[in-house]
Amino acid sequence: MSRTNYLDIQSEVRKRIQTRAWKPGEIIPTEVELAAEFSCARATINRALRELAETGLLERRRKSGTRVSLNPTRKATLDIPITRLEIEAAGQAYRHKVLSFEQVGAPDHISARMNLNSDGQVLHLKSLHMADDQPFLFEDRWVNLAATPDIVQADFDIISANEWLVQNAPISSGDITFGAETATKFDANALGVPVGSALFVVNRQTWMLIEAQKTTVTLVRLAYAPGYQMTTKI
Amino acid sequence: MSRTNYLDIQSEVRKRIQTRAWKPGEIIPTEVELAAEFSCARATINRALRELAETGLLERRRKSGTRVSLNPTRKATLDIPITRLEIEAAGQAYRHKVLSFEQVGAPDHISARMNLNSDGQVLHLKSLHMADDQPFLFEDRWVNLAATPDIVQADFDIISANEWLVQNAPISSGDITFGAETATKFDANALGVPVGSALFVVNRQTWMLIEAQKTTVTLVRLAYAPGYQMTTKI
DNA sequence: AAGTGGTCTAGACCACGTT
DNA sequence: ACGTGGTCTAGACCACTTC
Repeated sequence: MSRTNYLDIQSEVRKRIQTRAWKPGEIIPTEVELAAEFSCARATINRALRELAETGLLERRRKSGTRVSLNPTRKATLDIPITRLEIEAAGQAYRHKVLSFEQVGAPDHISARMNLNSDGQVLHLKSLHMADDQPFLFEDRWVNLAATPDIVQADFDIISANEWLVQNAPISSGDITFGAETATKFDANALGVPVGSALFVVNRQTWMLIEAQKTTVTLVRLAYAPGYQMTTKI
Repeated sequence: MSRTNYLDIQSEVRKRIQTRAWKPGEIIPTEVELAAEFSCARATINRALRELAETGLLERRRKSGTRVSLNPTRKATLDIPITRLEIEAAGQAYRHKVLSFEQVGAPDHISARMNLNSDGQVLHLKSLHMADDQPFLFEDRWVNLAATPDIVQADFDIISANEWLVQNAPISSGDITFGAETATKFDANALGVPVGSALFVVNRQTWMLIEAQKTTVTLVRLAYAPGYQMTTKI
């Protein structure tokens, strides 16, 4: 291996595991030993192995060394695109329609989940995203006005709430949950499908740090039209 | 910042983006400039920025530099654990039951998807995974015997097919698809739920490189009992 | 106490894309 | 042609874990 680099080393490591030269559960040589074998710097080995460990294939501990995972928990990376871009990437025309829009005091079950003060004001927004004028996604969103007061000036007929938030409140962290639900009357009506259809549903909650406080920015439920699938590679 | 490291730098970069000191779409300083500002090596800046780019927050191009993503496609990392470990991690007792098991010539729709020869032999295996004796997951799997001939010796009453494959055919790459489907008669019967229930369904196809050929190892459909959710953080 | 990975440094050359 | 990120090197010190 004359022109070594960390990708070549990763391939070689994968190959050794696949051919069972290195078996699940076994310790593999140390970084120093591998650097000698591949005639490269330890930093190069480190990067190769560190990334493989991030995908779950290897497990590394100081002092004990690096071993092949016995039960590799595969790490799959999902892209969570902006709906408009997802639709446009499929060559379809994007349109969205605001179904309802109101500023209210947060109802209890929402204010509890968003961890708001009792008088917390929120925007409650329901909208429908369409691809080639077919319903694609029904969105039910709550936005914490204390976190992003500027959002009242946004024109949601032009830019979707998600897109506004992505551009104006970046770097939030959050939870995402994926599941299947049967379409409620509201879902069915918005998406134009029978009540009881199986819908792919994503629930997302995002936070920002405001004065070192983890503050909920938005809570959203996304119900996709039947047939929607998310795809990834491992 | 006396004790700089790449995590501190990442925090600082996130902070500058969040406070809009660096705005979406803008070019940020070069690695050399940031290394001077933080009094650290360029390699440290490189690692900090490279990882932020991997999460979708920054976009980097040679010559043009690094800019804050305008429409950050969020990258979420999903853990795909072995079902047994997932159930045991929830404090429940894992059990699984083989519902059917046969070695057959692959039917056309399967051999096409698996890209098999016309006489390709496959294992067709249906099994039910249970948590505390409640149906948890109904698995319908096809295994390419040409890729993993040893699997015929596995005792699936003891080890699940997935677990056997993970330990004996590691490093496969694959596609994963997530969606919602209504329960078929088979699903409903296996999981003990009404026909038409909304099920979270995962389809997975995995390959191995065999003599430089991308060979399908297994094709599996996983139908989870109603209520199942996948969760991740971003 | 000692071994292993985790990170950093200062410098170098290269690959890619823009100009 | 040239500026930027991508990667590598050789060496160093440190943090964590096991012995």
